[in-house]
Amino acid sequence: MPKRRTRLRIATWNINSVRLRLARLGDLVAALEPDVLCLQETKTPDELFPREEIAGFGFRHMLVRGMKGYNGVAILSRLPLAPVDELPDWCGRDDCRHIAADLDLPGGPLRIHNFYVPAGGDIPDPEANPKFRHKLDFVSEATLWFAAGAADRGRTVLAGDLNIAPLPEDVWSHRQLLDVVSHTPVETEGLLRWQATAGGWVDAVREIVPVPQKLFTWWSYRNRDWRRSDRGRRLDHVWLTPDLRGALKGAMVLKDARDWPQASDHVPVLAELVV
DNA sequence: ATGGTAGATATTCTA
Repeated sequence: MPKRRTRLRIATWNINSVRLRLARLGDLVAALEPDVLCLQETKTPDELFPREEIAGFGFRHMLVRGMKGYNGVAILSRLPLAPVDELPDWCGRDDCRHIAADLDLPGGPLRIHNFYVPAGGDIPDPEANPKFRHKLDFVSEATLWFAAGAADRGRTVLAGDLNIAPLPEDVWSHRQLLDVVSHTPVETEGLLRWQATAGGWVDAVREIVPVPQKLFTWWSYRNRDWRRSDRGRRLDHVWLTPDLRGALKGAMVLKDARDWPQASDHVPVLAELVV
């Protein structure tokens, strides 16, 4: 008897304040019907996380790791979640940039990592800018952790705001962004080294929307007309361990979310698996 | 070359 197969829609979204943008979660559910949603920049201490309202959207299971004012990650789910304990304290900061959970599915357990990589400030020089140093160190530590076997169990999804656009087609102008934080060679090479761990993570969205198509998930608040200027970057990612490559059935970027009332500067990204 | 916007917080930081 073959085991029953499950359709699983996994989304990631940098919500930029879960309390301010709570109503937009309802829009996201209506548009994408995710079973699991990874949030970044919740900017909310755990005791103030709007659990009841989120349960009202159908996510009865949630894991949160937040702090006052900055950062913060959460995994919301329609299916029961088991927390993954003993995650690394990245760069020794305890700053709420990573959370992980296990889903118990008919085909076996599936692990989900949700990351919020430091943005890195404005100056792409680790000597002059401690925030850029922190970003590079964070990516290096994550690379070492996965290279040491953290995802060797397989059936693992890594989602989040990685704050790096790795490919030339992931930014509006490769040439003009080569010295802009998020697309400098030291960052893109670092992210691709991270992606090469765990047997080679599958970039789910690029499987479905391959290069040379341009694809962005973030547009700055500082552009007068974001859609017309279209100066975007692909900072938000969903990666799969290679054993899930055949399970990938679809993926998309919800670009229209950038026009929602009081929009986040990031839009949701979805991957659909049959596992 | 510059400054543009947004959110949380508190008179500035982070993105």
